[in-house]
Amino acid sequence: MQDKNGKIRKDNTDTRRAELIAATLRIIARDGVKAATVRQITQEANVTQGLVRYYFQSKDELIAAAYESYMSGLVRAADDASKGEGGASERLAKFIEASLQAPVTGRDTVAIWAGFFELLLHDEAMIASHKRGYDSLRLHLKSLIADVLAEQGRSATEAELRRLSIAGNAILDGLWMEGGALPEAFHDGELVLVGLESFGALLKTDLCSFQKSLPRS
Amino acid sequence: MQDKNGKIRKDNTDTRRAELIAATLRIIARDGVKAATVRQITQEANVTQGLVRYYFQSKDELIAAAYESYMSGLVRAADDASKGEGGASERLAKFIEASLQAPVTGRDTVAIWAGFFELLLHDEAMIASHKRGYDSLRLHLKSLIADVLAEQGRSATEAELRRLSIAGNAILDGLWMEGGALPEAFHDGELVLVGLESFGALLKTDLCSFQKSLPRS
DNA sequence: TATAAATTTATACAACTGTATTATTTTGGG
DNA sequence: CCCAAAATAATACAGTTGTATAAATTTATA
Repeated sequence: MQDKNGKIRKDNTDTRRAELIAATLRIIARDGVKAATVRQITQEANVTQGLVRYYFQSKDELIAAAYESYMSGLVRAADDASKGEGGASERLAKFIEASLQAPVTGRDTVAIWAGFFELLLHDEAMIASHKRGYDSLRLHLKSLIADVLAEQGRSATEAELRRLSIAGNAILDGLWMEGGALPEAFHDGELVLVGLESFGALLKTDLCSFQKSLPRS
Repeated sequence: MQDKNGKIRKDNTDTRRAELIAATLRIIARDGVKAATVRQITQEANVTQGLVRYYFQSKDELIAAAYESYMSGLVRAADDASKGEGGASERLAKFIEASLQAPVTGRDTVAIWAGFFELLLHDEAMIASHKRGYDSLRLHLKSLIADVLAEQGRSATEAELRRLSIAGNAILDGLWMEGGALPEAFHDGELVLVGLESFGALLKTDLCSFQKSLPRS
């Protein structure tokens, strides 16, 4: 793509845009938002810096597009993880596993998230986008939890469900973040095990039996 | 302090240093790390910009000092919260409450944390400092949990204690972060209630009875 | 009060930022 | 093959950054 012969140049519009976004995310993951300058991004994407103005009205627009791309990837990953055909408990377990394993949990993903989180706290426009993504993930988790309770013939008020989904989301967020910030502080599979145990305690059911590869306890 | 008569100027060394650090934290909380420039910081502290070079070898050193100050404040707050004379369960409940209420949970505290988190992910020196603070908080929580179990005559292996403390810490981190990022998404006391319920489920005991002001469920 | 040290302030500068402008190359239909 | 339009690239510029340096002020001691 980066060659100077320039043979493959047809219908590059979407490709180039996506490349710029991907390069932005790569730099934020590797070196942080501070390093995500127009020059660094275009260099990473093997294009010249004028290009960013051709595809985006401003750098802020590129950053916003990168955030949207990142966030929708997370939401999609969450959907995929729990779309299997198993029972409710198994689907929840899969969702938890996927949330606490690579590539969702991983230094890069967490580093990108950290960069955007710092940005959105001080940006009204981004905070709305964040709220949408957060609500989407929490409501997804909420319906998974509701399914598990229904599967076991148990009932819960809407308020209880809400609190369970908030707590569950907090567990995933917290473990995910710690795993990303201090990857070497946890051994393989430990975060998944803690996540399954904690959700099990929260919902008073067993989820650990669904774990694929049990680590040595 | 900022008057031009300059009467009170004795032994200002520590004061000025602390003022610069406080100004740094205020700006990071309000406008993010990007806004924390030497000029903004010194203006916020009502001094000229040369001063920062007198007290700190570089801006990075000021940032690092601000992080240390912030982190030690968090650790101290955690210690204070659970140093009462009640039983183990009550002390744990107090710790949870304190962790999920102002001033620990609050936009400013979370915003400062977010700024530093983004920085430390890409800074070897800061990540060591972070690990120390994180370990300190988690070990504190671990001993609180151990006390609760001991109080009830229950036993737990070291590995179980470790996982419980990781999970508990994740719950606090997750709730704390969500409360800071989306303060209006939760009503008063909701985060504390979720925290107490979740820890109760995790430890298979009741902690909600210790909550001071019960919100309407 | 006189004076040297400590503290505070002002100015200068090179490097880097986002963006605007201009030039070059590539593409597709006649 | 030609040529307007689309796509890509190169250069210029004003503003901001961290920091270095020099000047001014305050403090403590004799």
